Amino acid sequence: MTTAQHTPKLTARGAATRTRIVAAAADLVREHGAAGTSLDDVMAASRTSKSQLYHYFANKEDLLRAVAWQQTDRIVEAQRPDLDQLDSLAGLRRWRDKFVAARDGAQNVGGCPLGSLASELADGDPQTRVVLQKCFAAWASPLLIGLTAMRDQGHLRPDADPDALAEAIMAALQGGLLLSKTSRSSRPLARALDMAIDHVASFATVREAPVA
Amino acid sequence: MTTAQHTPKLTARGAATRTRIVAAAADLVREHGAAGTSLDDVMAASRTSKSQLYHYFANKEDLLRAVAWQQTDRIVEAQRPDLDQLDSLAGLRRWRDKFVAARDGAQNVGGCPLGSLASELADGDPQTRVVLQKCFAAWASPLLIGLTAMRDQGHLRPDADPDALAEAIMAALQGGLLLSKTSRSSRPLARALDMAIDHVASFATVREAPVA
DNA sequence: CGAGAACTGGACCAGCAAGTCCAGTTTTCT
DNA sequence: AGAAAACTGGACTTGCTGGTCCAGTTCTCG
Repeated sequence: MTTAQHTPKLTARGAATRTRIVAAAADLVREHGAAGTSLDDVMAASRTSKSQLYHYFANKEDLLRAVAWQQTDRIVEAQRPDLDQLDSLAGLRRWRDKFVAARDGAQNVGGCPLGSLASELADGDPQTRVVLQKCFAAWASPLLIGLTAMRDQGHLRPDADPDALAEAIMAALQGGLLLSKTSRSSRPLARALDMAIDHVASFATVREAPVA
Repeated sequence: MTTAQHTPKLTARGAATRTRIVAAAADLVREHGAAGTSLDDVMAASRTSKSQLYHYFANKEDLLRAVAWQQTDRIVEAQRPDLDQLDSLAGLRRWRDKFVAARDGAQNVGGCPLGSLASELADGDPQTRVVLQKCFAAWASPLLIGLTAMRDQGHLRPDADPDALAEAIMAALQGGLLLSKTSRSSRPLARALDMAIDHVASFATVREAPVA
């Protein structure tokens, strides 16, 4: 996807430095949250100085917007190729399984890097809120594409609304991740995603038994 | 519910002060988040001093735990009596409608006071995590009761798992609130809750048309 | 009534936060 | 080459943070 946005005039070295900053900040923010990450931390982790931070970003909020894009890129990247094969119930279930397994692999510590960021920043700067919104949309895009394909190929009834389905799945995903992080168990996430996929299945033209 | 926990020896005045502190802190945290609320802010809003804060609470984290209980109490209280009549699909839909309307009434600003707190604190102090977990359980309890009643009365098939259903609904709720807060629209919340209720309906013994 | 506990006020501290500033180096481009 | 622009280092400022401390007041209860 390469979700870059503003690039005044970057030399190779400058680009590398900027990348280094964003990568380090993304790691720290994922682990400690936006408020819990200081610019000094970012400096140390990226081996840069204050002036470099302020050379590439207007302020902390600006850096956090870049981090949001970065987290989105990472998420989408990590879920390929499954994310590109969400055009069948089997594909959805495969994706679900991988997702749940990945959370278990991380001991269900830390929720969604993007969801946490949204929870923390969506009520602040409007500019940031819009970025977060676009990040969610970017993530949901493959879902939307898959569902639309399913409907167009006649696997879903014509009255199925891919947009509504994708949004509901994302909600189940985010809520499931939040509860999973709180209870340190993948169960809420698994149940939420099962519900969401069953919901899609309820629009299928070919009946089949639910997962449960 | 009255979810109090530790009370060493409180006089009437002391209890009043403590209550004042928690109420003020809850307001501030709902609006600015836990990290965005300083003890000085709490002091000013509750007309107390540092020594009072530290007289009633061991530290900030301790105060935040009290705030979590308080938010839970407020949420549950605000949703009565609908929360006590979740023993039918009609009851669930009534609750859904009120909830969505309330979010619209608040211009969809600010997510779930409990959800935001969980997102921010669940990865920190384990003691706090457990409190958050219990808060979610307390909130979900009426849901669980209603669903269990529905099954016991034969309105849901015997293989319906009230616990799983309640958890999935809570996930949809939290995820819907997060996306709604990010997009400043109640649509994601509405879609998520519709999905969740349709999911419950899919276990109903008496068939009926879905909402959509 | 009187002693001890509950309660209160606010000065104070050490550390850390974001953001500013300037002097110096490296790269680019003509 | 040489000027402009991109880039870097880090000291410094200002304000706020959670937390400590102590001196004083009010309440409870035998």
